[in-house]
Amino acid sequence: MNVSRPGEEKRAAPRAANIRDVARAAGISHQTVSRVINGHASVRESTRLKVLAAMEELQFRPSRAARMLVTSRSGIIGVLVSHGAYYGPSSSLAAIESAARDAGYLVDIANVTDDDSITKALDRLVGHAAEGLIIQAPQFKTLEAIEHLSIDIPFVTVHSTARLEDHRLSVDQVAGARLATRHLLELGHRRIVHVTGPKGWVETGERIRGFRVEMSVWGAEAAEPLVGDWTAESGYRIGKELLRDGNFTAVFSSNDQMALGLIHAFREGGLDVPRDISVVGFDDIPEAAHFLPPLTTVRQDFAELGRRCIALLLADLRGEPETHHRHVVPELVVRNSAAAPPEG
Amino acid sequence: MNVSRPGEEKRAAPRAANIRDVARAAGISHQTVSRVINGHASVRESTRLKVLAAMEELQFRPSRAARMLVTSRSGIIGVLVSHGAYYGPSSSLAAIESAARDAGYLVDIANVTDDDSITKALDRLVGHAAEGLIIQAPQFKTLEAIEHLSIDIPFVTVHSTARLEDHRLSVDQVAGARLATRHLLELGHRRIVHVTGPKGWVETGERIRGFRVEMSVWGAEAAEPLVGDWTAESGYRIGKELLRDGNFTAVFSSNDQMALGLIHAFREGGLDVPRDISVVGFDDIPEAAHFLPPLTTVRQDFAELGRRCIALLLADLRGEPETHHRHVVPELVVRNSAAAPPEG
DNA sequence: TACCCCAATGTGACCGGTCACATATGGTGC
DNA sequence: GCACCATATGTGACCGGTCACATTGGGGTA
Repeated sequence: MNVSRPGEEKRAAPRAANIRDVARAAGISHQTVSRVINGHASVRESTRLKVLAAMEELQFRPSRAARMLVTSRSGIIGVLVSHGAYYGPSSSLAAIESAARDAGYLVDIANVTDDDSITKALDRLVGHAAEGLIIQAPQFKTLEAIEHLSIDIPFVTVHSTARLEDHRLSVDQVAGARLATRHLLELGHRRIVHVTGPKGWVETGERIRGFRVEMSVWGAEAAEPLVGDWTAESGYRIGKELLRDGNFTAVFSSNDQMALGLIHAFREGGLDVPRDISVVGFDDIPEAAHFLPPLTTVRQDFAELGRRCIALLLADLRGEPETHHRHVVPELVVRNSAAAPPEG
Repeated sequence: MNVSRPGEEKRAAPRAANIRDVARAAGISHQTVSRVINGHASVRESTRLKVLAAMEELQFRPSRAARMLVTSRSGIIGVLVSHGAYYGPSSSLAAIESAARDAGYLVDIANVTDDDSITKALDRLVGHAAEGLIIQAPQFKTLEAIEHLSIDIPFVTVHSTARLEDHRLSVDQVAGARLATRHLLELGHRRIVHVTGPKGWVETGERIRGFRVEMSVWGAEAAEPLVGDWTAESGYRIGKELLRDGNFTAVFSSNDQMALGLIHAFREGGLDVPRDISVVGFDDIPEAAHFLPPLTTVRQDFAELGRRCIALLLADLRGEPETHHRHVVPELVVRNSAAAPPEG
């Protein structure tokens, strides 16, 4: 309880200095102090120095709240993230945070866990008066939620999809998936299994598409993909199933973690990777180079993606014409988990 | 450029409704609206409903800025994170974010990359008027920066260290390291190498201490630890060196990623894990169960740690007595990367 | 010298909430 | 019937910046 006893010294929290205090100390008007803060041109150098000295003296810190109130700009960029603990999203997030901060913005993160919380999370971001939004929750549900919300806030989504054309920015997932698939095809594989992420994810769909397109270009038959949930555990489970009734020589996994689980299962089943089965992953997490065997995979530059998100959003906020590239191109990293298929 | 052409329709941004607008619509005073917003008791139910209806009607959203200004409370909790892309920190972060949000706070994250930016990052958090701070950058430099700053803001650090006693919360790193070491000792190993994280990190020191204590309890000699940088790559490099001139039967690695690199190096050198060399990791990242072999490691509950951080900080902010446990206890997870040492 | 203009600075209102305090209303005890 | 009090509501100041506009002084030009 916060009841102050009668007679107790009223420790009047020594109210932090405001611009009028600074003005008084510098012997000029509060408006000129404001001009100094904002780097306005028409302030005499001598005046500026006086003000700066006064600010230092009084330990002046401008109040974000007051500025926000009058300018009705919050200086906040909201970021909607799902699965923030994963390598990819959190890498992008770090880059976003850093770039936004350099531009003077504060990053407000809303983690989406279960599907129902998307609207709630968006609502909170809007409630915090975010000036712009970055949507990094690549499920279709999220996209729908955005469309329904009919926000009038600028936003950027990290997706590749036909919808929301104006706002998107993406790694070209289709191209990445084709790269991985082509690598296996070039090695001589024809019976290739694709292990995907969960149904609702944008990447899942894009990578399936890339896989199918490349397979058909080579005249190979693309079997129905197997659905995982991005975790190594799900890769392991699927690997076990494949051992039981699979007819294939290679697997293209939609991320590196599942690839790890797959390899685990194959080894346990007495099969060698890449001698008996080839595996290609996606993402190139830092650990991938040290899997056994080191994983051939597709690298996505998550940090670059994050930086471009902010660049695009800031351009929008400032009303600048945007000259930014909207596609980050993934790249095949060849290591030792894929080889020519066994004879016969 | 934002020059509006003369004669252009001045699209007077239809200023969002404020409490006075709501008051007018509901036929009462603005103060009563404020009371409704804050759930004040003495508002007649019928009045409350009228106000609620008016708020709905006008799509009223209270202005954070205005409230902040007058209450001089920002509703912001600052989090200082280093290496936010790693599994541990980002897991904690997600938990922190979620818990803080539930309590109505906004989480402001400052990523620390290079060492010099610590003060700058702290400064920015303070500049954003954060009410409380969570320090999740477990290097000694950070601790020093905090001490020097002599902040008057409540804060919690995720460290185990003798300093800053009042503010800390931690996983008991010493206990965890002892668990790992004891496991190897019980299997019969005596020549155990400890691979640590970089020098400046709090965890590094604590785990070295745990390692040494347990070794000495068993009368085994603890060699000088080898220093990595948390990455699988550094583990791999150290593994190569160990192969050249090591005299040991087991390795206790200060995290799972380095353990992965070590195993990679050992395998490449023709040694089997765990037959020839045993390896124990630390953290239990989700992938650890699918390493080859599945990694025996020490689990830290990062999410729990994050939640407790917020609980502790909020208690402090509210001036409540804190009844929270300050230690999260780690746990040994036995898998297949450690076995009895080879004969001889 | 009169005039204008621009650079440099000052004045007061305003943003949208909350706070302290004032006021109206109805119920209770004597 | 009156003092008293709790409940319900209203009034105006205030937080700390920025905005639009007013004011001052000095240099250049006719």
